[in-house]
Amino acid sequence: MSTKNKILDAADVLFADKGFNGTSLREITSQANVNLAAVNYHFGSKKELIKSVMSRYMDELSPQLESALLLICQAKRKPTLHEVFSAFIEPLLSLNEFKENGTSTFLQLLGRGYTDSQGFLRWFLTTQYPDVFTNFTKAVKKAYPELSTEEMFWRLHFTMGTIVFTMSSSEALIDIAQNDFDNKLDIAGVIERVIPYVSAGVAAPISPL
Amino acid sequence: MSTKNKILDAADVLFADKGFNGTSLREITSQANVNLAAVNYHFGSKKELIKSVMSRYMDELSPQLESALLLICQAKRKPTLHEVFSAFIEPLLSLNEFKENGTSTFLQLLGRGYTDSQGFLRWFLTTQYPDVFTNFTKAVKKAYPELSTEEMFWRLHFTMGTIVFTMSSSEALIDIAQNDFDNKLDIAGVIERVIPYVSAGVAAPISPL
DNA sequence: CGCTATTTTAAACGCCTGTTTAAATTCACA
DNA sequence: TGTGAATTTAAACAGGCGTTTAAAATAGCG
Repeated sequence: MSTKNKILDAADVLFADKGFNGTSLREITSQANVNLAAVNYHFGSKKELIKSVMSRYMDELSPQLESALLLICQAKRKPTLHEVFSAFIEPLLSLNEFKENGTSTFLQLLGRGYTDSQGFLRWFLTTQYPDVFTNFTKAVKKAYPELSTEEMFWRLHFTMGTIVFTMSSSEALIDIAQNDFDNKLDIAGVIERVIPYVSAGVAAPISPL
Repeated sequence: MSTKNKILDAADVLFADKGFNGTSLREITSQANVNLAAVNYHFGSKKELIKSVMSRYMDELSPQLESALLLICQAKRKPTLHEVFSAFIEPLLSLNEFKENGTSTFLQLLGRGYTDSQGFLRWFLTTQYPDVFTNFTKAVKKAYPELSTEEMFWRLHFTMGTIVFTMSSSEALIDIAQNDFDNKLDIAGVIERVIPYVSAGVAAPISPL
């Protein structure tokens, strides 16, 4: 395997586990059995390495999400919110073929990106992959047209928070759940449980304020 | 004002803004106009300072939450989930009297604690303030007794994610919302909007799986 | 093979981190 | 006012950080 990919794989796992700021290049390179300077040689800087780690996922995910959401938008029938959110399941789980535990790692990274690094990753994603957001918004609007744009803005961000936050600590939560309920559960199981939740949240009746 | 409090106030703001790992003791002490060594003199270590910052909020909040939730648990009438979640509003907003923008700072810190520092803060809160969790669980169970303990476990963590994540980026979100919809909104407004969302999420019908 | 370009390597750079030290200062109380 | 304790201070500590450098090793190709 190439040095570049060895670095990406090691960084991927470590970033997800300890955050971007919390992971040093020395940890990454020693985990990857690679010289320290290799990161700067192949990627230029730590910041560019972070972007590369995220891009590897987004380039795989983005077209799949786009086609799944477009299918909903172009259908004649009015979709349910449950269907809209379910459109994410298959593309997300497909990351596991592309890399072991790819789904959870990606969602963990997403969570890191929101809290670490003061929002530079949010900027990176919304500017580099804007279609995902616009298609998703369209699909939700089709499923729940009575929702005002502003109300939808908030509810989608609530949803983003639910997903990202849950997944970024999914490992710990699954551990707790397994101890307390000895119920075998994996990342797909968590997704199965979170979708009814966010669907109901977005579908909540409009409060009169 | 005492050196100890000057440090706590400065740390409070900086931790919320840049995270625990992202804030150095030198930033804190220079912001507080205090000698660098004062942190280790008064608190012992950075980790203990973090605990002190959180305790200051929790000691104020915990008894208020306890009595509000107990009121619901001991009432004869079955509460709605909306009422259960609303029990948090007043105690949280009361933090603003105790400190300017205390509500948002506290929730930001909570969000930081979940993602920074690999869960040591979660351990600290659940062991030091367990009553909040148990009372909350009881109240929810009273409002929605059909929900299994396991299902509730997950939905409460989803809710925690929604709240914490939203609030930890509430400043940025309020900015965006104000630009896009020129609708004046503050932290209380965000809370008003998130409660119907999480209520509906927790109240979602139990999926057959 | 020999040469060029690519990649790897060890070492050092300057800077920042949390913590500790010991001296200087301030404070409280007899 | 004098004395001992509490606090503040400047300085240094050891160690980690991302990045850079220049030499060494490797690879691809005429």
